[in-house]
Amino acid sequence: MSRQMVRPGGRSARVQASVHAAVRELASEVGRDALTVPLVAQRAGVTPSTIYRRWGDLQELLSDVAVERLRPDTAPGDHGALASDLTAWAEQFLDEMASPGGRAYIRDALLGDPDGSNAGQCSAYAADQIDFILTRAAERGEKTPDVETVIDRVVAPTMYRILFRPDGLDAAYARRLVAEILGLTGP
Amino acid sequence: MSRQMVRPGGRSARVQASVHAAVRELASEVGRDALTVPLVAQRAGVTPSTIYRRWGDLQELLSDVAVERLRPDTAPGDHGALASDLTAWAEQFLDEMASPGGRAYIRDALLGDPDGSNAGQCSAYAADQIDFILTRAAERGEKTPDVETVIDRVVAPTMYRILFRPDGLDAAYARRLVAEILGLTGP
DNA sequence: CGCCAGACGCAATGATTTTGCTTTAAGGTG
DNA sequence: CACCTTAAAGCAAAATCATTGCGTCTGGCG
Repeated sequence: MSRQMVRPGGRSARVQASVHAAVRELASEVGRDALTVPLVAQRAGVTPSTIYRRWGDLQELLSDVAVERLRPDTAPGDHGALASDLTAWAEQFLDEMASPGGRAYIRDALLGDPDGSNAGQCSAYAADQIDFILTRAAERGEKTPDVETVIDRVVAPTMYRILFRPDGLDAAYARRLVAEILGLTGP
Repeated sequence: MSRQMVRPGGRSARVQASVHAAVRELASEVGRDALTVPLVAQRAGVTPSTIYRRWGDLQELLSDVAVERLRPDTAPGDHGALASDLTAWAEQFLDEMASPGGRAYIRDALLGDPDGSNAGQCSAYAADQIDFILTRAAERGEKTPDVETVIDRVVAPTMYRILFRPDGLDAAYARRLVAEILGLTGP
């Protein structure tokens, strides 16, 4: 489980915010690979032992930060039809996740995550977005696949290729995945 | 790139074998999380600096060992028909990969792998196995999907769920994925 | 056989991680 | 509102780990 359930508003929350901010700042200043716990601690105005005690090690801290950054900040756009909604979402998803930064976040999220809860959280984000799109389509009266199917047929192939075969990924691939799944469910 | 291209038979090869063996032994004795470079070095009869110089850090070493262990050691079995060959392979794949040990290896392989070549290697192993099955089926005269399709529709969903949603995975899931893809390609 | 290049061992150095103890601050209680 | 309890943070010492320069050895090649 993530270390998110700290008392909100207290000193713990300030420390967490400060440490997270320090990670993000330093990652963009000196590069993700140059991060160390003492470095982050110094920037955050905190002692290293605080970080070690709260997060265990650098990987778990990075995993925490990564999950936070992988949380979608906007609801999927409304293009009037399931096909265009899902296509647009899949293209954006691929685009964000396949970028160097996105891939680093995914790896970090998977990495310092002994019990898999951070990874589960990432998956839940995607599932929520898809559910939102599908529910909206259903309210329009469109026939829709279910969330699990979209995850298996769109999200999973995308993530698999990002992680295991980073070459030759483009928006056309995402479009093709969506077209194939809708072709099955459609008319 | 993996450190496999050492001169075979020389001292380098002995060191590599010894270090790999030490990692496997210690992983099962003290647990994967308790591994440290000095510990491995001691068991392997090697100085830590040797490991640091050859592998860089513990993660890259673990990644190396993981890829080696993820290499299939046997060709996919012949059950006389594409459907049964692919189903059996998918069930075994899921079974091996979803086990606690398998998941740890996958994560290690993804982890210490700055350029993605180890992960690519893992994917290539699966692709080879699938290609073998499909080619055999084609020689029997069966109509087959192509390798990329099987990866997208069987391997990717399996791996995605292993990494991101480890719950509720069983052989039936693998069978369903295979049934769905063959239903599409078949009569 | 002797040379060369690469790989290893050794040891010193510097950085990180861990740990015991103390101090602080948040939240609850009388 | 003052007090008490407890979780979390600070501090500092000790242990462990990572890095690096240099000398030695192994194995391959002319």
